[in-house]
Amino acid sequence: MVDVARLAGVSHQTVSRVLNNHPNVRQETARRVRAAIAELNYRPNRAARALVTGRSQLLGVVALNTSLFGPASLLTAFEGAAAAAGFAVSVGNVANLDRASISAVVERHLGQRVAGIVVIAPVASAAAALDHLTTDVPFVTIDGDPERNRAGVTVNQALGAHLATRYLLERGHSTVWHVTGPLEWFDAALRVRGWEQTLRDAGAEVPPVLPADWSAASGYRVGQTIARIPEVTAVFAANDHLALGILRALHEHGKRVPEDLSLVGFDDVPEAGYFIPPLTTVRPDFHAVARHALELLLGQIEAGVPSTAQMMLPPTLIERRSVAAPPF
Amino acid sequence: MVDVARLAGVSHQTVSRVLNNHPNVRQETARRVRAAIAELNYRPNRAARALVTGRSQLLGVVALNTSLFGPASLLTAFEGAAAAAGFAVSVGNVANLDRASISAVVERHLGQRVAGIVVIAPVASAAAALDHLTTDVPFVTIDGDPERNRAGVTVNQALGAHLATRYLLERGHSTVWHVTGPLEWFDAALRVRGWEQTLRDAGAEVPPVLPADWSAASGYRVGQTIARIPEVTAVFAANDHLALGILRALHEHGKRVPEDLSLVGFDDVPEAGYFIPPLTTVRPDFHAVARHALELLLGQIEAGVPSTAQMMLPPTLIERRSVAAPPF
DNA sequence: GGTCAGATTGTTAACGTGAACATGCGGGTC
DNA sequence: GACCCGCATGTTCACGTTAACAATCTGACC
Repeated sequence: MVDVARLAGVSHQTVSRVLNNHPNVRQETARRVRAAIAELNYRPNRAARALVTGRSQLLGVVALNTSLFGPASLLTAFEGAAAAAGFAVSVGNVANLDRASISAVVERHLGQRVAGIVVIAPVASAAAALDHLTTDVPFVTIDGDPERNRAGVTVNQALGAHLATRYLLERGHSTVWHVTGPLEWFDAALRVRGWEQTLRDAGAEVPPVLPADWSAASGYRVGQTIARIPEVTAVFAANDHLALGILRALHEHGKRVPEDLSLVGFDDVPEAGYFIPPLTTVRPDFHAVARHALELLLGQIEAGVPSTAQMMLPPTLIERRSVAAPPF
Repeated sequence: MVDVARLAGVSHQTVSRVLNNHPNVRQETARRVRAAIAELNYRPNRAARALVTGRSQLLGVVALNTSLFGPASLLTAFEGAAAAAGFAVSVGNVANLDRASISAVVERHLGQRVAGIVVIAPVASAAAALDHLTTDVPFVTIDGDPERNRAGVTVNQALGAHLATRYLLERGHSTVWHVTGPLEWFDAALRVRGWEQTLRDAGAEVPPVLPADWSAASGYRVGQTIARIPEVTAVFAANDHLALGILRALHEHGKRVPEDLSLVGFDDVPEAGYFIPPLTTVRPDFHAVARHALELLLGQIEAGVPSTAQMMLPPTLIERRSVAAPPF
């Protein structure tokens, strides 16, 4: 910076002012400074800036499994939004659900002096880890605990489940079975709740839930059970990969979708339209979630006070060909 | 740090020494310092450390589309390895292939004073953008241009394509058709090369390539063409999502896999085993790639000199049920 | 006991930046 | 003409850490 100042014939402080768009710099001076910056290929040192201002242009993300479709999409969308706002994003992936590993990642971010933290770890243990965090760094959760009074953006999971379930009931199915994700995930638990509530409101019988994890493999296992229960005519799977596994199990058992059995998924992965048959599913707006999460976070950073603003985004039902009226 | 020093009754420098595991600190002193650190909940300021040492504990990643399966897996694996080595990872996602946006992301990382950069952007324009980079920051490419003499780790794409093609030929198919990814991706181009070479070596006819992007949607489109060409008995798709789209198109046209037509994919996405039928595919070892990329990068950082070490990792063929002998 | 090597600790300076305050200059007001 | 105000710029300092060097202490050896 001093070199730039010398070349432009000004003091380093004037260079700093130009860089930060201070109002009181003569246009001609600013031009000279900019020319010097370009000539020397100078780049301000963020570390020094962070040191003196006490705030970095770095945002930390804590995510549970960034190779899953949902977290990966959220992460990508968030990074894009943050970059547009001039922030870099540091990721911290967690393999396990336990509080210790989540705390460790948060600590790492804190050490980097991030300006704010987003937690994409929709499980109770993550929420608990955050409770025990004594820090003044702003943070926001994505798909966090809706019961906790904390700033966050969530997809309205219950609404999504409601949409799927109602859609199936309206097609004439007497009830809808549900294959769940891991229930320690809020996503999974809330989908169960929305599904169950919709059935009750409609006066339909509530069949036992069929537990699984998020994988196609577990969907396949559960699908083999489903294929053996004659009364099942409609299934709502907690995500699209589960639905894929179910689809194959049914196929192997000679059950046709949608003729013998209707199926709805959740997430709308890019491939869902190319399953056999194309999958009717519920689409959350990951981009909107990420964008709002960033806004909430930047709001807290600028205001300097924690907020408890909550935002809940409605997903939409995507109709394809995996649903029909029940067989006789 | 000064507070910690006061509480422990030492100078701030001794605290620094304890933090950096300097050898010459009395055990008793170190214990007192650590106690003080714990009591005050002190966390060293990375920005200050980066400022004085000139090197951060931050690694930058430039990736092309982190919501695609390959890049997302690579990113996650890399982050895990980096975290284990005490490095944080800052992601920079690029939407477009043009040099300007890639340079912009690299510049962002440089501004953050990253200690090194990994580029997961397996396209020519990314490689070109890096050529024009005048910087002394170490960097490593993943799946970069194999012709450029630059430090990097790649999957042996040609070998993977060879494995898939040979496997099909050995089953008795007279030739193998190939659905490609976007050819500006090295991955795609190299798979084409490996496929073509294998056919030539076997004296088989080389059919025209069927171009697509990486998506199931484009696989579906190409699949509709394939279904109309009677002579096709074996297809090698450049990735699993393409294969999924092809599978559905064939299904709609009443072509059975593998009875009428055999299909092999690439990537081994977690769902590939649950396609209808389960997909035979080629699996790259993303974890190994990421681990080696990190090693290469840390090697350069420690040595202080750029390296041009190249590493190429062999993928493996995963046999499932989408391949059979050709029909009569 | 004196000397020296090595271990342990302390002191000072520097990293590059922005904040706070100081300076100088031009122009308007009384 | 004296005064004041606002703009443009410069000077000095502090941020929290590590490096370099200085100081002190310990113990072994002659």
